[in-house]
Amino acid sequence: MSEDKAPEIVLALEIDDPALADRLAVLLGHVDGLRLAGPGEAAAATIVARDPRIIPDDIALTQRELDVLALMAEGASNKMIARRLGISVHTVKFHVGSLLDKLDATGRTDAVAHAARRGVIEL
Amino acid sequence: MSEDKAPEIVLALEIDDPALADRLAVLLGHVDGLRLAGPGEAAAATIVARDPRIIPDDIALTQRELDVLALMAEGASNKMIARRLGISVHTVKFHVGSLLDKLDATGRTDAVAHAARRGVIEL
DNA sequence: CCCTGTCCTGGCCACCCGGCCAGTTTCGCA
DNA sequence: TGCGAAACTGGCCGGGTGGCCAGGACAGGG
Repeated sequence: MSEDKAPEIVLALEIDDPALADRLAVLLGHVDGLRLAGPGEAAAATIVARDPRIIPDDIALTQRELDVLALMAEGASNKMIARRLGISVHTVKFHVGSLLDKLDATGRTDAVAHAARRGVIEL
Repeated sequence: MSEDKAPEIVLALEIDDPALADRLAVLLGHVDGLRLAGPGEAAAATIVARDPRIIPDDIALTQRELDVLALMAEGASNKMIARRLGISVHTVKFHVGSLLDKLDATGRTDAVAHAARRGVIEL
């Protein structure tokens, strides 16, 4: 393989948080094969991070509910979720019920759609 | 759990080009202080690269399938979809079956998630 | 003309889902 | 120390879901 082809990946940064932007710039600056884009330069990919303060969209979901929600978004059935998390199907259904209630959804499909719309999960 | 002064930065990848995604994953995997997000995990930042040439990844869906898909994304049951479209529940299930097949999904929730990921529908 | 694709409908059936009831433990907070 | 929240488990059951079978109507292209 020839290394002279396109060894460098150009990355652009669109980070609201200055501290995060700085840390990322420092970390990525050491990586061979990576380069940060200059002003106006076209990049192969862009690192984006919205300011957390702009997204106060926190529906109060517990950690376990987030686990279940993530697996639901993967299309997993209650049985699969139970197996993956090492808990019983009943417990999964319990968490799903809480999710439906908190997300104001009528079913698991609706719950995933609502969560994605509100930015709780990333599809 | 060890509590370091500088916590890991969780990065998510949204790269259309598999080759680019792979190179980035390999490069970033070796960086101290960086970690790639798992499925559905909230990330501090997201690396985005949308390849316009790959976006026309039009899965050949018929108009009726798009109708059903849109209502599925609203969380509607087969019965509701049937009533809304003025067709029978059996026909809805037929279209849902085609959707599951074309979208390579295991269920209606997975189908909606896949469709949203591929940009077929907008949540 | 026939053949293909889309759309539509019906029945049957195993399984899954969501809601209801009940209980346990652990943990943090007032 | 009591009390609530979170996590977990069980049974039960009506209705929803998805896979399978079958069929018909209708338009467009070889």
